[in-house]
Amino acid sequence: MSVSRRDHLVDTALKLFCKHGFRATGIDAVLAESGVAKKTLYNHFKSKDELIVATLQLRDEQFLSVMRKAIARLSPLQDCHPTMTRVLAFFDAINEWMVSDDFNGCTFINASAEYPRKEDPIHVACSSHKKLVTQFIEGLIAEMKLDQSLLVAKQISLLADGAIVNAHTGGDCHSAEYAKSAASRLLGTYL
Amino acid sequence: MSVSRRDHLVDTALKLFCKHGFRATGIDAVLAESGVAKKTLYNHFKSKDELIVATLQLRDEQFLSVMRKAIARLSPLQDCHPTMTRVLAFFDAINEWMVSDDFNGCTFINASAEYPRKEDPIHVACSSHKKLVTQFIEGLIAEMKLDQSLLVAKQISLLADGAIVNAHTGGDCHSAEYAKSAASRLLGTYL
DNA sequence: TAATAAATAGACTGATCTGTCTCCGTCAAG
DNA sequence: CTTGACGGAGACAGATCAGTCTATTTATTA
Repeated sequence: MSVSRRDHLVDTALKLFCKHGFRATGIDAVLAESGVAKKTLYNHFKSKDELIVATLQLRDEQFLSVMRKAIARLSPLQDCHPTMTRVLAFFDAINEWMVSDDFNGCTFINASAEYPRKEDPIHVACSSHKKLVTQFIEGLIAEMKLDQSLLVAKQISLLADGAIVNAHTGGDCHSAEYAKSAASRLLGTYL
Repeated sequence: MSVSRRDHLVDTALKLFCKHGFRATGIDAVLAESGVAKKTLYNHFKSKDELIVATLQLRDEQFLSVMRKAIARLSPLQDCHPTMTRVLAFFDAINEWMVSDDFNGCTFINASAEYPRKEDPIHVACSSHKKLVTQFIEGLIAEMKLDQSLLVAKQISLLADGAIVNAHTGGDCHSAEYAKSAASRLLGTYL
């Protein structure tokens, strides 16, 4: 029971942090929404910052899990060079995410905007996530057997981050399509 | 005198907002740093939110002005197809910015992360800025006389935003170089 | 059943936030 | 010199924040 309570807390916190922002969401709002007592929260976490880091870990797992499943589903639908299907499906997966109701940009980009100090554990967690995503993308293009796979993965992740940010800040829900097209052209130059 | 005091206020506010974030920066910090009285602030602005919008307008002007000058300076140094020099110089300009001490990511991406409601005047100001930048980029590639110049400009701006975000969140100060390389390859496919 | 652990509600502290208000000095016009 | 408008300094109000603590209840385990 204790574990599930903690999970419920982190789950609720993640939802509210994503919707309203981290500093704009008070501890009390998380407690009211989750129906958990304040002492329970501080029994599991030393501070709000620790709760934030926990929500980022959850989001990290969620994101990679959702992306993996979506890519497996969307990859066969791609009409392109067979080694590119997974990475292009990745952009379709991002597109599905950004047209959904609960899209509020990248949680990690948002968090590092609110906690800009590089040494801040929250910022560090965001940085780690981005590295993991780049590795994830490197896995997606592995079938292409490129010489500079890490560089290309970084370039793809720039397009992905740009699309996510543009959809959130600029409100353009088609940005994933532009990014997919750009990724396809970019990857073509490496073949 | 009144006008210059307002400017000083906006200037100081922008500096602090960029460094620490918008919600993390209190009015009092802006007043202390600028040496202006609280009543003067609320004489010029109805609320903190109005001050934020004013700082975003200033940042918008600053950004485009700095970029224009840097592109004029860096454009002749490019080693590429002559119609691409300006847009590639744009990435060098971003690179100069992101390796500077006072780099804290894109002010507008950060602001829209802290004020996620689309109807919020602050968020609207961020969205407008992004549209202007895309138009600016469209101007940079105008010499290339492409059919789909707006689409290409959007794709370039995805790379630029991705690079800025990646440098801030991920701490990779070389991301503008990756973006420049990607932009060069991407544009090549349109020629 | 008894004992131990954990969760709950919520009062409370002290800090901090935005925004208002009051007092005081300055300066210009008559 | 007097008067009145105005801006500056900062005290103050009211709200909210993170985090602590107590007393009570619930649940688990021995």
